[in-house]
Amino acid sequence: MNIGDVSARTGLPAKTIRYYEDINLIKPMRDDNGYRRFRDQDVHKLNFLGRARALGFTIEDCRTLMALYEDETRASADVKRVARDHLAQIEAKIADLKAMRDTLSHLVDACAGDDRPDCPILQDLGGKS
Amino acid sequence: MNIGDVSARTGLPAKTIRYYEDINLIKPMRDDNGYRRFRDQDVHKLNFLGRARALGFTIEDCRTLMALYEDETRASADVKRVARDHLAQIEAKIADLKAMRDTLSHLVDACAGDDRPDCPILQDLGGKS
DNA sequence: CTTGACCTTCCCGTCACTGGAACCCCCATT
DNA sequence: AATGGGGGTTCCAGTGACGGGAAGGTCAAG
Repeated sequence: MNIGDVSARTGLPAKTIRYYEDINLIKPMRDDNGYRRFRDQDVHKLNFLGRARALGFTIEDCRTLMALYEDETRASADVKRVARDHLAQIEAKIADLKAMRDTLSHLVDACAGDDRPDCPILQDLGGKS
Repeated sequence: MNIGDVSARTGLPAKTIRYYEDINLIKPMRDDNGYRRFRDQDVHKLNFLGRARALGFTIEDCRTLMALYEDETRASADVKRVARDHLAQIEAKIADLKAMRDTLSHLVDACAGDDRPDCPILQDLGGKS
């Protein structure tokens, strides 16, 4: 399979697939003409990577998870730790965003949104005292 | 005031303050020795920027909001639109993260986390069929 | 006079790609 | 045989919002 087919199958842009090869996440073969030739195992890896990225794992996490995936002697505790740490980051991020949202939605609600200049949003940003 | 004092007062790193000058968000004076000299109005702007950034506004949004802040003839509707759009982005981001969190927390709960290799997290990432 | 804290500019690195240029390859049509 | 178009390739630059660190100038204190 050429990169275009793989892109269609995995949903990953060709650019992304080349990038993943660049950083040694995958190692596709090469045809005589220099084209990348992907085997089923490469496609499988790319699907794995796509799903892990969709769950927000960093590339380095993906590298770790892939290594564990391919290591038959892994301990599930190692996988769980990576996932739990990432989950904690996501929870923290959600909390940050919720705090922003709460403040912002109060301000937006308080703003008349007409053609007059008075604006509680700017008052708040300006120090509101 | 020199940059160090301003950094202490605003809580912004000196690097960030220099960066904001670089991209023309602030225009501090210069002393004869080349040091930046900050007036109260600069500090006020930096506090404004710090608060806007803390609410997650992009630098370009901050530039827009600053311009509106300084425009006495602004319409609050313009401010409100910027804030409402940003709020929508935050809501979207929260929704994305919640979806990740839900999937991930299920997987983490399902994983034994012991020294055996069986792991529902990797099964899911690998296509789980 | 020297030390050390502060300031300056400049350049590279972050993260995970994306866009674009310049070029090669293969198949089909004229 | 030439041409056109749709693949593919590499390499370089840019994204956002800074942070790290080098190399060097400035200033007050001891």
